[in-house]
Formats: sequence, C-alpha cells, structure tokens
Amino acid sequence: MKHNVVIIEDNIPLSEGFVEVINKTSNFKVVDAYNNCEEAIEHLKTDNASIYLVDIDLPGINGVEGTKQIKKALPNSHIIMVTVYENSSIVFDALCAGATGYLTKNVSPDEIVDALNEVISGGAPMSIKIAKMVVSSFQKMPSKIELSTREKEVLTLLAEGNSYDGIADTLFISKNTIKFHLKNIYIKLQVRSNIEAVQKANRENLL
Amino acid sequence: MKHNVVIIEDNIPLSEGFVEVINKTSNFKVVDAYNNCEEAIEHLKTDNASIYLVDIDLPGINGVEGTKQIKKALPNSHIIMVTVYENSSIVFDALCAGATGYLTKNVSPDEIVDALNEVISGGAPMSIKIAKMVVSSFQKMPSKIELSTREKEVLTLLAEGNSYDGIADTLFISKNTIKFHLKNIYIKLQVRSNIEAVQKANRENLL
DNA sequence: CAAGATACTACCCTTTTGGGTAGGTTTTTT
DNA sequence: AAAAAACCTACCCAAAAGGGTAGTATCTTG
Repeated sequence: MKHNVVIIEDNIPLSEGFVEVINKTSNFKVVDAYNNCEEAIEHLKTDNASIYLVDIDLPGINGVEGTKQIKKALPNSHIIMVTVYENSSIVFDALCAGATGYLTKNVSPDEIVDALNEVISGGAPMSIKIAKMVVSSFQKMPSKIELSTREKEVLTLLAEGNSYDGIADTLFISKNTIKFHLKNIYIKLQVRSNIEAVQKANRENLL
Repeated sequence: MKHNVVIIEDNIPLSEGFVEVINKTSNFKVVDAYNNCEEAIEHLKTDNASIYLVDIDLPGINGVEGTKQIKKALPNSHIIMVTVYENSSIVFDALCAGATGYLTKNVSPDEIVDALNEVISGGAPMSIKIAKMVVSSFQKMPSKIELSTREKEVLTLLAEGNSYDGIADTLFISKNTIKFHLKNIYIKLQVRSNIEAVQKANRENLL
C-alpha cells in the first residue's frame, strides 16, 4: 500500500516537479498539492496523509506555523520542510514546531525520494548543512568562567530548587557560607540574582 | 592530498576492516589505529589527523571522554563516534563532547566512506535512528500547563533577572500583584520557588 | 620561607520573597 | 444575564536572599 503525500508549495513548477517524482515511485503517492497552508489545513482530515512536504515561505500562514497545526491535528504525520532558508533560527523553529526533516530547495529528485523513505523508516532526513547545524547546537562553547568545586556544588543544589538552608544542610556548612559562595558566583557570572546565575550556568554548561 | 584518519577501536577485526576500506579510497588514509584512547591521545600532535573514528566503549578512557580531550587538543579535527549504543543519554553526551558524527556499528563500508566525505564537506553524518533522536530532542512536548498572558509576562520578566519591583514597574502594576501572579504560577507549575518556576518554564517551553 | 592568591567558613543587618487573606474590575463563557 | 476566569490591588508576617565584613586554611610562587 502506498504512503500518501501532501505537498504545500507555492512555487508551481517546483510543486509539479515533486508530484511527478513522487508519483513515479512504487510506494508513495501525492494525494493533493496546495499552494498555501490554509487550504491544506482544511483538508487535513480528508487527505489524512502520512507525509507532508511543506515550503516554509508561504503566503498567509507560513510553513512553521502550518507545521504546528498539522502536527496538532495529525500527530503521527511526518513533515518535511523544503526551503531555501538555512538560517539557524528558522531551522530550529521548524524543528521545534514538529518538522521531522529539513531539506534545502536544491534537492535532486532522488534526494526527495530518499527523504521520504527515510522518514517512513523512522529517520529524520536533513541536508548536510542542516545536520551540521543541529549537531553543532549541542556543542556548547566551553565557557572561560571557572567556578570552584564548592561553588559548583552550591550552584548545582540551588538549580535543583533547594533553599539556602537546604543547601547548607546538604553540604554541612552554614547558610551564611552558602550566601558567601553565591555572592562570588554572582560576581564571576556577572549576574545579580540566583535566577540569572542558574540560567547562565545552565546555558553555559558550568555545572 | 589525502585526509588523515585515525581509528580508535578495540575490536581488532572491525578496526582492520575500517583500515582496509578507508585505505581503498582515493582521498583518505589511515595514519594510525589504536585500541585505546590513551595511546591515541599521546600521539595527537604527531598524528595530527583531520578525522578520528572513535569507538565509545573502550577500556580506560571511554570514547566520550576521549572525544573531549581530542577536541581540546585539536579543535579543528572531526570526530565520528562508531558504537553499538543508541541510548539517548550516551548519544547526547557524545555530541556535547564534540562529536561531529555518530554512526552505529552495523555500518557498511560504503557508509563509512560516505560519512568521511560528508564530514569533510562540512556535514554531520548520523545513522537514521540517531538523526531522528537528535531532531526529536527539539520537539518539546507541548505542556498541558496553561499560563495566562499576564502570568507569562511576569514569568518572562522574572526569567530575565528582574526583581519583583522591576517587573511591577515594567508592567505598571504593583509589586503585590506580581507576588499574587507568582503564587498562582507556582501552583500551576507545582514548584515552590522562582528558580524552579523559571527552570520549568524554560524546559517545558511555556513562555 | 614568606607574600600573595584562592577558597572556605561565619556573623550582622537590610531588602526581597513567599504565603495567607480579602476584596474589586474586566473579560469570557455559558 | 449569570457564572466563571482572569486580572488587579492591598496588607501582614515569616522566611529567604543580598551585601558587607572578617578570620582561617591551603596552595602558589618569588
């Protein structure tokens, strides 16, 4: 049985190219092609496709917002973004919105079909640059800020939601000492409150 | 000119397989193969390879720790983890440690070579399941917790490091009102302090 | 070995938060 | 129009956090 594919793309030649390539395959079939999200969203239930190929830059509801809505209505569908954008915030927005894959528009027909197959087998097709961006996002720059062992302990416990009293009990030192360490941590981290300290530590992976 | 590759793998047959496959290519050459990280790290400077193929499960220093050290000494080198583990925490640890790619051990010779080429062209080769895991990590489950607009404003400002007084000034309401909203936020989020509230909001993407 | 840096501990006092109570307005839903 | 949310205000008191000061231990480094 063939997997149903829906295309949402306002560039007609491109869209027609996709249709042609996909319909040539033995296991995928384009059930509908729209040039905007609104129409596609109206037909979500009737199309009931397993894969949506969505352009990001669409008139009206854009692809990222569309992705959210499609995912909400059809949580088991897979969405592959096809776009010219390799700007990091757009890529991550799309992934957060629920995109399963992210291809750039210079894909070859073969790559489209590969991506569809990869999605069906539980993968997340990405163009090379996107994969690199995604992986790089995990590699937090080692911050030049150096906290002492004790300071890390204090900050870790604070981040876990402990009060100063609780931290003091855990570390067997007085609450005043906790406050002293926190003060120094604030200076090192250049922040003015425990909230900021915890957030900065999280972001910069200091613990 | 060929790219130098170093292999760190304690499974000798597998390691020899890698060497053979890689040395057959026109643009890669294995300069050394070790069965532990310690030896490899000693020879970092002399090997000066552009790509390290590293097993995770090694005696002594494991692959993740080894990756950190290699990256520290040779920040421009690329590290591809090759492992049987698809456990999420290990995968993310490896990526955080600086791995550029992550392959599972059932790779075919072709896939190894593809991965090397992909790395050289600025990519991040991953096996299908890993790519999916990585992409899925961006898709935070929409939390069922609903904060009101005002509550979100208050929490956002709090997360930015503002004091209650500051938030009150910004929103043109009294500090008492801020406290009132915070109280309600704590109940909704089931936390007991501003730090926890901010962290939970960050993690669950409530803002 | 002595001077200096770094880390740790502690106390005092002021400001900020947390939590309870009580009541009023506006907006949305039924 | 009534009911329910959401939002706002104010006050009180107890608890927690912030900031200054100070002494000690340890570890560098000249």
